[in-house]
Amino acid sequence: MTKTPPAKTRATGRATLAEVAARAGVGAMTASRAVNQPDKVSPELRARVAQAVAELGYVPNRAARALASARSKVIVVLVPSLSNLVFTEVLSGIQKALESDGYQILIGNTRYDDAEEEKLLGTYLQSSPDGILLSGLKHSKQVEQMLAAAHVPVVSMMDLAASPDVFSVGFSQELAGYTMTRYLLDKGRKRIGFMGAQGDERMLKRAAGYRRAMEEAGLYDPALVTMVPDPSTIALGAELLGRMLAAAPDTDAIFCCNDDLAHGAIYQCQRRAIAVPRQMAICGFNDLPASAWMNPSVTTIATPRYKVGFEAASLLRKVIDGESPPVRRIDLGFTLMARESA
Amino acid sequence: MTKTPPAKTRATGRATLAEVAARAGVGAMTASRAVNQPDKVSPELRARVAQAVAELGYVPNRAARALASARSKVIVVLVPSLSNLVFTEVLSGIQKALESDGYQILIGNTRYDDAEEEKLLGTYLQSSPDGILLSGLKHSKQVEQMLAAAHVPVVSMMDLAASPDVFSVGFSQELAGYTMTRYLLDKGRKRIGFMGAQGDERMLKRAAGYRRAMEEAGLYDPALVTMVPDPSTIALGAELLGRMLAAAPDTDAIFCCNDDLAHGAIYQCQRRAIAVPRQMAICGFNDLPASAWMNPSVTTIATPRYKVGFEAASLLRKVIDGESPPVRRIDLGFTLMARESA
DNA sequence: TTGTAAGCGTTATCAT
DNA sequence: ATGATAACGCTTACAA
Repeated sequence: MTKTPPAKTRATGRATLAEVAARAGVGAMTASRAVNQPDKVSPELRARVAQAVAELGYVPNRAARALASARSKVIVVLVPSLSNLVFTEVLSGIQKALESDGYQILIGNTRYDDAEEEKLLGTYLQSSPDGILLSGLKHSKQVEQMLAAAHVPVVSMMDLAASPDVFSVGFSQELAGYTMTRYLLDKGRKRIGFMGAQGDERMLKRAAGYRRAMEEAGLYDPALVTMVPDPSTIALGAELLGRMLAAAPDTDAIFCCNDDLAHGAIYQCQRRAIAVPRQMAICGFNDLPASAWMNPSVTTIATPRYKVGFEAASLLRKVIDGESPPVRRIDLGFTLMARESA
Repeated sequence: MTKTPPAKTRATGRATLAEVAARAGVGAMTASRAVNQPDKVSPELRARVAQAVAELGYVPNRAARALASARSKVIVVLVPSLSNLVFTEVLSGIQKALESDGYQILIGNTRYDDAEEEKLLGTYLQSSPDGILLSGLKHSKQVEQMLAAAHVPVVSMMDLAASPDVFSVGFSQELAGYTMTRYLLDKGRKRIGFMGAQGDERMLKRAAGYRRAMEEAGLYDPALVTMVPDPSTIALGAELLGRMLAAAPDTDAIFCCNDDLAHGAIYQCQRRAIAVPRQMAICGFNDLPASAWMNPSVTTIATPRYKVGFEAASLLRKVIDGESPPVRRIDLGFTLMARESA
């Protein structure tokens, strides 16, 4: 009683290029060219091959192609989250930039975790990617080593590299944090709190921008800063508002490191009958769709994430194709959206 | 002046299994086994191979493995959207179920578009997936054909198949729509509107459930139904509220086919000073995080999407492994979350 | 423009 | 338990 049926050497069962070639009465190479570089084959043979392909339902085998050509046409993309619209929009931009060239995108969700990133990279490196897109600039030693050993072009997204040798596409997270804080200061707020979560690189840089602005104004006070490592959610924003007020009851504004936190903080203010923005100005970061629609609408920083993805992928493609792009660091900027909440 | 440097036959530059074997002083097959089935190799040789692997920084070549073994260890997942938390959570469940077995997940975003789905499937089939996870039950003829020709196990997610032969994991969208409408009826609402967008399969089934409940109550009225093909967003919800009231000013409740629409409708009510739920009850579908936190909080249907992903992937794995699961259709149910908005 | 031969890195198969 | 050999399906390199 055998479990596996004694199929001989049926392999994949799919038609192969050799079979297509045989059916079309041409050599294997001609069939290959007819499929991949139609211009290099005479119209007549091209048609014959096309017909054989159709009749046999031929589907190219990527593994074989990759093995023979040493080009996988695979791009690995590592993002810290998929539940965050920010990164799904980055992905959209990447897809758009790459869709025309037969690239296959391998998406890895690192969950803001270094160990996970290492694991994913290790796995994905087995697919011999032609290029890699990373979120952020800071990575573990392990990851840096793997990247160096892999000899694969890498472009970093969302932030700007300090070194001009590194490929990076994004905007200055620090400057964005500074800008938002200045806005609040210019509105006359004094006791401006910073609410951060997730403890990731970008949040820390926004916090650094906040601190710089506050120190310049002579108003920096550690009691105003609430940072936790938990994933940022609406629920957490609601909770942190409570902690914030407990630590510094005279807080008159809060810069939330992202919109989820800001939404939660605002909902919580509503429940506690704290008027926003009169008693408490609240602003966020990223400009999620809800921010424009909530009541009150939310002041926030709009970030060009679709474009980040698109430009990063475009840049990567150039590097893969052997071009030496003159600009290795692309600043896409950001926009402060002044609305009702602050 | 050649563009490509005249590198001889450098291929990938990566260490190969043969090199590992040579360094360890064993045959290629032993090295292969030491890597993949350590138990089948003597401890001594296993250690020697392990050391060689470490020294050479050996990374297995998936393409070669797939080609030689006729098993790609690739699972294709097609979802209609990535910007919708529903599907990213489905993905999380899938990842969780598959992470331990070296599977690689190829994610395709069909954007609720048949042509896009065909294109993606065609591309991904080139990777010889061992299995496929699809969203929904309804697919174009093209897609059905490709699937049939590919001879690859398929599991459908999010809805329940009519035929017991089809593998499906989810819950009854129709029943969920019916249940929510009954809830509104039981609350005494008479002029209950249905607001739908995206024109996809699941929305239509929820609408069917709505209609069944309304007809049973003798209250069905086409004027109460607003359906548009546009992607559902908060902004659209706000707009559709206006259309709804224009078409049927006496509407006293709205069943929105998803939470985004519901949120938009509620925000718009707030702007128009329409009291929710007193003048207008509004409910959604999916239970996004904001629904529990908004003011008013939103009555909605909580759906087990993480579990759908997990169970679907688990089922698929069983099928791939040649088991014949007794249950081909798994109903994970749903939960009505009664909150403030309706 | 077309075809031939060789090999990409790995594993299945069958010996030993 | 270990290893030699032959594929896997395709493309590169070179000839014709």
